[in-house]
This record gives sequence, C-alpha cells and structure tokens, in this order.
Amino acid sequence: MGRSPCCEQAHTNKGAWTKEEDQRLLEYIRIHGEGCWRSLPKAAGLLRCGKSCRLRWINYLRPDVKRGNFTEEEDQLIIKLHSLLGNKWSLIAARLPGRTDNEIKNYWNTHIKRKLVSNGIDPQTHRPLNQAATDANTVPNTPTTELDFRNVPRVSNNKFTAKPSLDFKSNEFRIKAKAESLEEGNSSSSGMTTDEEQQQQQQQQQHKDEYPGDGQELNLDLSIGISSSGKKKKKKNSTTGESKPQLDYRNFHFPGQASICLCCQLGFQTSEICRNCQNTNWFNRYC
DNA sequence: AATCGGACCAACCGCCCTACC
DNA sequence: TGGTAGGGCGGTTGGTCCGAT
Repeated sequence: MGRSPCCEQAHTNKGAWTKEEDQRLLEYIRIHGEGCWRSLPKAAGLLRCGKSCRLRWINYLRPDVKRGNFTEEEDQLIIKLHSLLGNKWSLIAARLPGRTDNEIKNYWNTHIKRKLVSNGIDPQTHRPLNQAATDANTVPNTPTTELDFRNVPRVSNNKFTAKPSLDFKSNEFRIKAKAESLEEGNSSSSGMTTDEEQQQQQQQQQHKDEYPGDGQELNLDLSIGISSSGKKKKKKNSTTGESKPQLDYRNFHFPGQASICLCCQLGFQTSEICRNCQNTNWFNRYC
C-alpha cells in the first residue's frame, strides 16, 4: 500500500539540523547546485532524507531567504493574496521575494489569522465573521463534484464578487471577479432595512480597514485551465477522505491584461518595473 | 526558583503531479 | 498506456522559548 519511503528511514537523522549538517549541505550545493535531492544526502555525506535536505535548503539555507519580521506591506499583500488564492502558500510566497511558503504559512497561522479574527473577519472566507457563520448554515451540503465552486478560493467579501463559470467548449473554468468601488453608495437600491444598511456600512468599513488599497476598481478575469490529462486525480483529504477539486494554476491567464502581473494589477507595486515581474516562476509567465 | 501554558517555527508526513521510460 | 521516480505542496507535529503565576 502506498509509496515506498523516499529513503532508508532507519539510517537517517531526524529533528533539528546541526551546524555541521548545514555546512555539508551548503558546501555540496555550492559546488554541485540544486537538484536530485534523493541522491544528494549520500553524495554530501549526510544521514538525512532527500526531502529533508530540500526543505532545509529552501526554508533556511538558501542565500536569498529573507529573515526577520514581516512588514505591514507584506501583511496586507498576504491577506490580499490569500483572499484570492486560498491556502496556496507556494503561490503566495512567489509574490513575496525572499519569503518561503513555510514561513508565510506559519505567519498566517500564528499572526494574521488571529489579527483577522480580532477584526471580525473570517480568515478562511475573508468575510465578516457573523456573515460567514450565516453562510455556513445556509449553504446546502451538496456532494463535492469535480468543480465545486464552494471550494474555489473566495474573492473577499460581499463587495467583491466572484462569478465562476464553466466553458465546456474551450475547456476553461473561468472566475470573473469584480471588486466594486466601496465609495459607491448603492445600498439604498437593494431594498435593505436601515439596520441592514448600517450593518453593511460597518462591514464595508471593516473591509476598508482590512484592505486599505481596495478603494479603486479591481477587475479580475481569471481563467483556470482544466487539465485534459486523464491521469489527473482529485486530492483527498487525509482525515475525511473528501475529494477537493484541483485547479491548475499554471494555466492561469489574464485576458486582455497579459502584460501585467497579478501583483501589479492589485496595485502593490508602485515602481515602474515590478520586482516580481523579474522572477521566472509561472505566475509571472505573462509579465 | 519552579512550573505552567501559550506562542512560535523548523521539520516531518502523506499525498499528489509530472516527466520519463 | 501504465508504472514509477523524483519533486513539490499543504497540513500537522513537536521542540523551544518566554512571560505569567
């Protein structure tokens, strides 16, 4: 059952890395470069699993790893990206130079989550907590399907709507997300009571506090290509056994906006040349 | 000074995807 | 076309630190 271990578990060290191990790994990668993690430990004289070496290198030893506290700007960017991408830590990390997915994940779980909760925001849905609770009670418990829109990362709160659609002809799953200007006074036409209006205004104020850069119109037209490969499997939750739909983010593209990266679209880059656009990861493919 | 509990974070685990044969 | 190795990802665990009592 299952895969065989990636290495001989009986002869590998576990736990914290020693300085000597770090030194060996650094020295080996300095000479031979990254890659072939499975064979690396033996070649480098390390009693470690290849995966462990990779993690150590990526999360700690890599020279471009930025250490230290997160700035307020980084905080806001993480929150924003999480509202768009969900727990896709590697994707979020790709937008924060020098930060690793593990670091961001830890920071989210220990700091930002609590901060959002204290501000009355549901960290998973990015909507006001009371509303998230209401939604949780009203959403029918339908079986999970290949394209379960409930599991698509939500695009922020009630003023930030996501409209998923499936185009079978083009084999594309499209999310149209539009952030309406919070400055527009449009609640009066909704037929809400005064109390509801006040509540919504409070929520909007919370949203402003949470997303200071959200005053402007933001129009995302994200397309996610569905892999045509028959080999693609649905990810199973290890505890519940529930399947989750897999979105192929590498096929994300931004119709009509192909020359701007997501970061720039969101207005987080103020310099003429976005630093992130210089990266070579897939997310910047269209930059 | 000792103990306890919460916060933090490095590291591990299990699963999945993709390239390759 | 199917099997497998290698690499990557998200979730979880466990050790350490530090402040409160």
